[in-house]
Amino acid sequence: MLAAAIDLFETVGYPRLTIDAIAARAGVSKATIYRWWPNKAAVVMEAFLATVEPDLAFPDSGSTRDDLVEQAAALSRLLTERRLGQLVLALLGEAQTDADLATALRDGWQRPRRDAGREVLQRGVDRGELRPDCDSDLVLDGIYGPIYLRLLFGHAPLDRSDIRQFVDQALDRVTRGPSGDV
Amino acid sequence: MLAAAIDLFETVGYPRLTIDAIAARAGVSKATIYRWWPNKAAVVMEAFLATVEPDLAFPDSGSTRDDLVEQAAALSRLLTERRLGQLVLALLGEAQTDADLATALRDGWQRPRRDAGREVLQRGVDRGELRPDCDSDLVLDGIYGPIYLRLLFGHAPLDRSDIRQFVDQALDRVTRGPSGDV
Amino acid sequence: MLAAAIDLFETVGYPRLTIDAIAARAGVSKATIYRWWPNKAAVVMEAFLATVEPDLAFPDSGSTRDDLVEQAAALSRLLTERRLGQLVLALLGEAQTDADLATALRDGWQRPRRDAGREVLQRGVDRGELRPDCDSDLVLDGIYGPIYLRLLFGHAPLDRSDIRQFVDQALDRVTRGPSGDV
Amino acid sequence: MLAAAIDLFETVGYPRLTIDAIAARAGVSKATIYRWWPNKAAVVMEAFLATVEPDLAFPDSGSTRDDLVEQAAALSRLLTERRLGQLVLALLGEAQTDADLATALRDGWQRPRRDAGREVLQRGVDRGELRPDCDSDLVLDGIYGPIYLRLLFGHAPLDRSDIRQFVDQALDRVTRGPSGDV
DNA sequence: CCTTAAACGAGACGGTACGTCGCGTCTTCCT
DNA sequence: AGGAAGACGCGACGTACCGTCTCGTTTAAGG
Repeated sequence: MLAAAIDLFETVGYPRLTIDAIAARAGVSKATIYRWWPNKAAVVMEAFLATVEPDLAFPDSGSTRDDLVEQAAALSRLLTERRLGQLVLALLGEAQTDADLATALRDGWQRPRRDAGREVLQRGVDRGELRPDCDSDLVLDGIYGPIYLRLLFGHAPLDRSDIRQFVDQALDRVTRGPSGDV
Repeated sequence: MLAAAIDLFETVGYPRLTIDAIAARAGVSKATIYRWWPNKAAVVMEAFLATVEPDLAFPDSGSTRDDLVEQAAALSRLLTERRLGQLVLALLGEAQTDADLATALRDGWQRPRRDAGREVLQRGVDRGELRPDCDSDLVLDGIYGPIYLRLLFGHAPLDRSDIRQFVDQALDRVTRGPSGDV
Repeated sequence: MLAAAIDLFETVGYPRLTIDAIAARAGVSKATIYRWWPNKAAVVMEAFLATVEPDLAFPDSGSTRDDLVEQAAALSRLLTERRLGQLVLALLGEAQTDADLATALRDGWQRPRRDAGREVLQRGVDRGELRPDCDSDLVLDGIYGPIYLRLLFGHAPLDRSDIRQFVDQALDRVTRGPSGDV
Repeated sequence: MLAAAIDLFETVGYPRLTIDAIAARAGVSKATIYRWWPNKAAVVMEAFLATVEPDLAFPDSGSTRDDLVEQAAALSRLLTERRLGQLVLALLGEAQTDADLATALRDGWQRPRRDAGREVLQRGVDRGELRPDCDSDLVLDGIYGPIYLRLLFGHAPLDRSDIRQFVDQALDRVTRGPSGDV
């Protein structure tokens, strides 16, 4: 059922994805889908999370900066590949008028990634790379915000070097100078 | 007609906004709407731009940072107030699968704002506040990215002080130190 | 179970009567119902017969005509009261395309009444009130036909005096004249 | 559209007749059907009347009895042939719980036939064949009632000679004897 | 008394049809 | 000529019941 949803999404895209089609492909009745999810977005949300969650491990290379770059690059790869970015965006769109979906998106998609990011930052602080007063929300929004923005509007390309620059920009003010920050 | 679209959008929200309703409220036939726009998104897009464009003047306070904060705050106000943020987001969602709309959104909505931002940055360079090699896309994405991100996901509040911090974060590396940069 | 069927029928009427509802109200599982009856009509049929059968005794007043009037009046009362007429009709409708139901309806509902009618007529013949060649089907259809017709189409009222006239009409040609018939 | 309804009815019968199928066969959208009729019964009703109405002319043979027999035989032929009887019955069934349909059935189907019957009776009175106080409802119900009854319950065959007997039975008491009635 | 099998309650399921909604097209009629 | 009015084909929606099908769980008879 979730598999059918993902398959179809990848075939026809979100707006042309119908519950009838999911039901048909999953060999399931429409009523059964409605028994478990309130609407298309919820099905797709769950299917999406089930597909995506495995990819969540992040490296601990010793360098906070490198770890963040790696994580951000993985995210951008995910959002670009297999049209999944389109899906997140579509869900993001519906989430503006569907509070349940918004919650699901925050809890299921954003929070795990954000927690991983926070961990990386904490390690940086522990290692002395970052200042202890570093505001993780500020830093993470400073990294992911620009990434989402470019993918959403498509006004500029987004490659690894861009990501590196966003990370640098966000880390700059919270990094202890090489000679220490006293 | 555009007025009807905006009115209705503000009444019922984007997903429950129908072309029939726009036609009825505008005292116009549906066919007439289709004569001028290819679909709902395009109508709403134009209506949205017509509503929003006037608010585009930005101050020249003498301080690049202050100008950028002002501009970003104005944007966030716009996106929050009058449910227009929801509208941009809905359009952003549709734009992922509608290339024409994506173009319209970039050209009509994003570019003017971005050009204004670039101007502000250029003034900063001219005034010697900013380094001449400052990459305006990097800076502007560093400011607006986090703002959109917070509004889209709603994972954290967004007030003026947050905006100020985003601006500082983005400007930090391109600012000539008060004592000069040499 | 039959009680539940009748109750529900009287509450919501035949077309909105569902097997789920019968099951729920009877505190019984749907499967159990299907174990015993092939479909809704069969359940209702049986429930209906169980409700109705007791009312089958007929008087033997000495006058064939009076007995027939009594019987016909009892029938029309039954069909009018408690919406049971509606039920017979609904079953009659389904019976047109459901041979089993048609048989059940004939055997369970019509035949007993008809046999009682035939008995009354036979008594009349025995008593010398009616001609011996009297065709009971002709007479009984002549009495009950008009009654059903009026109830089905509702094109005219049906009170006791109408019934008396139908009986007279049907009996007229088979009655031995008061002065004898030879 | 009506043609499609009739065709399908004759192919699959009333209970398996769906609005989707009518729409498909008529090359018409379901919504269009619902724009014009509130439900399946109403469509079929109108289709039925359109099919049936032409057959309404009745002979004026000079003999009231013969005219009535002819008329009744035509009715019984109609109800037997082409499964239309089944249809009338199905509609009759639904009419028990659908007041609009009941009205349509009375006005569209029963009344014209009844009026024709009344005319025949009136001619009989005018000609002196029938007593002037003859109650047409009584007579007509006495003829058609038994016919419907036999077709509905199917408890006995119905051929021309039965019909003749029903007519005789109903006419008997209102006929002026051959030698006059005084 | 215990076993064991039938009958049961609960209720999910595949399916069919329902009646509704909105889209974008098209025709008609009026101005 | 141009537009308001609105019917239409289309296709998806979400709902309601259908009749079938597991599942445990009674429950009553037979060993």
